[in-house]
Amino acid sequence: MITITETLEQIKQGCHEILLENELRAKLERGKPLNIKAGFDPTAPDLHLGHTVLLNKLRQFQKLGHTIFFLIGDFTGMIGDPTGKNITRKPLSREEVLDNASTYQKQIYKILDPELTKICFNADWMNKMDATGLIKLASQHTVARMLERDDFDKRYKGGQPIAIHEFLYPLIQGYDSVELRADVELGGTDQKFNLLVGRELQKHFGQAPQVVLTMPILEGLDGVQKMSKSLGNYIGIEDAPNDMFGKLMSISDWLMWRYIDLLSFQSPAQIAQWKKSVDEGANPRDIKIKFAQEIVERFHSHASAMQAYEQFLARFRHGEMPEDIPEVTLTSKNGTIAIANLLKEADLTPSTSDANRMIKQGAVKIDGEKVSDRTLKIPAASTHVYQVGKRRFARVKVMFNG
RNA sequence: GGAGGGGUUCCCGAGUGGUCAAAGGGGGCAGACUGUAAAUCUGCUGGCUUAAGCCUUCGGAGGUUCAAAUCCUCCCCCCUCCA
Repeated sequence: MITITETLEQIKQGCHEILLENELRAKLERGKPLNIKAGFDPTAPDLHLGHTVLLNKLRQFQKLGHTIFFLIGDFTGMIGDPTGKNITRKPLSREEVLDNASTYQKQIYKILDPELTKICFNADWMNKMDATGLIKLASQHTVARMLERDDFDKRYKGGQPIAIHEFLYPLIQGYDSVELRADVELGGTDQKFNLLVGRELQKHFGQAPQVVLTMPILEGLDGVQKMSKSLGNYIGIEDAPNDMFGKLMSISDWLMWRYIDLLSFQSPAQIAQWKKSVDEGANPRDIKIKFAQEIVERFHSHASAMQAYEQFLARFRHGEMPEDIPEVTLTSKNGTIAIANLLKEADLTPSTSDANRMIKQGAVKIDGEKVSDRTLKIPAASTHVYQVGKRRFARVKVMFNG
């Protein structure tokens, strides 16, 4: 039997902040399962590694015997959380929200235990709240307090628009905690304000305030902005093994440590050992490979992690072609097709202008032979492997068809 | 309700009649190099066209002009201050 102190240490591992730690201790000392809440915005149904930082912490709570309330903010999704945005978001339609939410559910069980997870939707209670209820809720908070929130403050001072309804988002999120009688709410560090509103509202409703636990935000592949689908800098947990491996290998040597700290299940001692070995001259690439394999294995299998590694070696160290080249069949009316048009038709470049640029830069190869003539015409009844850059391939068959 | 400022290419942001497909930066892509799709350096970055040229783009719709992102009219949206 582990002690409360040990449990607390486990929980603290990897957290950014716990408010308030002694309240959490007191709750744990009651010895009963706690209601752990985490809210998810249904606008991004493809879960990525950034989400898993939080999900892993939820999993840890499950292992400690607590109940997870996985709240899908389908009602708040129609508002669009302004956090981290400097512009007003477009509201989602009811259909989009529900559609996204169901996609979400399918993915979380890769990490969470379905038995110990309660999925809920805040539309369940928010749709029942009438205008009077909403006004009462709104009266619990002041404009000045709202403007304390960092992004509201920035937008307000920076002359950016803030729509009134955006103020409702933190209020409703906070009210969700009241409905769920949450003991603890988890969120990214950017959620701190919203999580604290939950505490205030719970007090107003005569409940003990929830403990706020914030997790660090994982940067995306660029290493600067947070990982998000809309920025395209993400690694989805449903990405194919090769993609996942390749994307992990593409992060910078510096960013790699951040990813390892937040995502790896290796012991802190092991990670420290890795850092030491790199400081002593080891190639960070080799650590990156180990880490990439760990992650691919977690979401796929040991076999596919090994395979992804081998393919990566073959392709980028030895310059070989990938195994699974997409096949494309094109037709030509006059018996030939210009190279630029072929590349565009085969989806290797977005436009013929771009295709011409690629040729000029020496990025285009046919069966491994560099193409330098932009006026080249490909005859019908031929099949070749076309390549643009190091990563885009297609086996294109040109058919004659008058 | 009144006064002023502003909406530019993927993003930020210059540009006040032609030299503007539109500076600069970011991002992205490519090439070289390498230790990897790291780092670094260089180039490219609206579309169509077998590169002469053509077409579309500067909130929207009209107009002036040989010529408009730049001038005029109306409209939409945002911000600030006053009430």
